[in-house]
Amino acid sequence: MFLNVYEVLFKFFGPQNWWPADDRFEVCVGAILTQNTSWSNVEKAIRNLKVHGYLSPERILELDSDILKSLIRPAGFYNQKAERLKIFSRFLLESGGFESLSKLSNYSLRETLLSLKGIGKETADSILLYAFSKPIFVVDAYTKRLFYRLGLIDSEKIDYDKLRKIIEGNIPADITIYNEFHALIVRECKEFCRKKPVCENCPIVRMCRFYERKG
DNA sequence: CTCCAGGGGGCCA
DNA sequence: TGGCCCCATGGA
Repeated sequence: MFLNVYEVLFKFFGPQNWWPADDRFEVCVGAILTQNTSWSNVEKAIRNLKVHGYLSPERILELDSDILKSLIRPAGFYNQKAERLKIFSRFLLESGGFESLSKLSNYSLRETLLSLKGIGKETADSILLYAFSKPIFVVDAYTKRLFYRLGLIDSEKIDYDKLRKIIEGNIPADITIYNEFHALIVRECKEFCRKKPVCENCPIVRMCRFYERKG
């Protein structure tokens, strides 16, 4: 059933080609900056970092904190996010960069990321999937909302890792599917599922109606 | 005016 | 563990 949802979304919306970024470090920066923040605001912050030549772990680490805060200000929560960007940049440099970290097992790398202040499960998994190309499914509020409305889970308050494992156990361990599925869920919820009541034009709702008629 | 974004940490029961 | 509150800007 999870795979059916994916196929319907893919046929309706087409490939989303996430994550929108020029390199792996930009993916990580975006993952931190987009915490509880609209992507349009994140784009402004990343643009600021980029045009001033600060979009690298070395430059962010040596950059004055107040200047860093002013550059990422449009993304909100700039005090904590500036600290989080510094912590992640320091971690990346001290651990030998992406190539070195890629040698860790998926589990070890995930636990390592989660040990960093400011990197929670969703941010860690976004980095694992979109910066390290690891087959880890990214769960978010949209994922819980959508699957709850489809009746695939009992509650929207389901535990993060519990839902992640359910999904990972029900779709092939294919990076492309993991990548597109999460992006498609976000796309679907932005266009149809954002509002409280389920939108009848939602392709997923249409799919459910179709299966209800067929029995 | 209110609501909410591609969350996470800290605190407390 | 689970529930709350805080963080902050900008678009709808």
